[in-house]
Amino acid sequence: MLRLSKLTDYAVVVLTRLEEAEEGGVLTAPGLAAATGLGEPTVSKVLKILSHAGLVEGRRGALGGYRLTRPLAAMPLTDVIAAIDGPIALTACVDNSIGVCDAEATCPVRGRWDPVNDAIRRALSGISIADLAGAPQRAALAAE
Amino acid sequence: MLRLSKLTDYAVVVLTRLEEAEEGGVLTAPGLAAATGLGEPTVSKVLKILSHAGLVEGRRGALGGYRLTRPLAAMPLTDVIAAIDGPIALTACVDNSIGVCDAEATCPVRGRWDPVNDAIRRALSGISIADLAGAPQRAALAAE
DNA sequence: TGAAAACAGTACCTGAATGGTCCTGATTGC
DNA sequence: GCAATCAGGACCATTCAGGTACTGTTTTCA
Repeated sequence: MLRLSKLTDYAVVVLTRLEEAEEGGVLTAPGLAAATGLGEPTVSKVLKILSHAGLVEGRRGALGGYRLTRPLAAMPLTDVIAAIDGPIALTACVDNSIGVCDAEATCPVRGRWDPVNDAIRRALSGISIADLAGAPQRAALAAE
Repeated sequence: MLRLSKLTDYAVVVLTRLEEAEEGGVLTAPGLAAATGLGEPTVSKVLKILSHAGLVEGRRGALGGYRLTRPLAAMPLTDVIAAIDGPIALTACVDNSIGVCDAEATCPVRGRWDPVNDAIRRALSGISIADLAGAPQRAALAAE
């Protein structure tokens, strides 16, 4: 099913909420949890990961919270996926994983998933988070 | 990590072996297992799935075995992925899964993964199994 | 100066899905 | 009639993602 982790989905939701309330202020993790309907610990986890990746900025203290480091339009989807799910690769058979596959010697497609991974990366790099959240009504937007 | 199931990987391997030995004859599941280095039950499972999807043809009986229904060059990767992993969709938030998400009411990206899924499908539909197995030495083939 | 608020980091537990195996039945050829 | 092979389904174990909790650090305010 080519599944993407739920955390990535949550990340997009949270980022969208952050963008909406981005009027110079910050939003707290509990506040974002309430706004999105997600669990507070989960939202906190997502925000921590995004903060680590530099997509959001966390400010500690009593008046702390999170805010975006860039507008969503300048935030490609690949950045979020890479932050949550790690490097974008369809299978474990990528360049840096030698010895994992037990059929390595006889496998005829060793390293051949690279063009697929590249195609996926290229397809995703053209989509920003703003494209996902921007216009729920404008149905046909990513078809060129 | 955008993981694809191992079965799909195995399927590509098995299909490649089938193509190699496709000189009018058929290959048995144990034979393919020996040729690929994979376990016999696993290979058999993959072949059954592929047969169900119409990508290979199984012939019962003493001289039975499997053979390709189409050349690998005419077999898009999406067909294999769809056969093994089901419909190609990145997340559970697709059109036919209403009610699964508990934050449905407040989720700002509901249904917005569609352009992403479409981009993925388009990227994968241009790649055939032959492209994966065809030329392990010709490194730059999918980069235009 | 102390308390409260909020992020930062880590560890742990649970549940589901994948991966792999096995068994039984149906079909075909010798 | 027997052997070989696919077909179909059920079953179990392992792994990993999802979710939670706890503790520490930093900042603000009374």
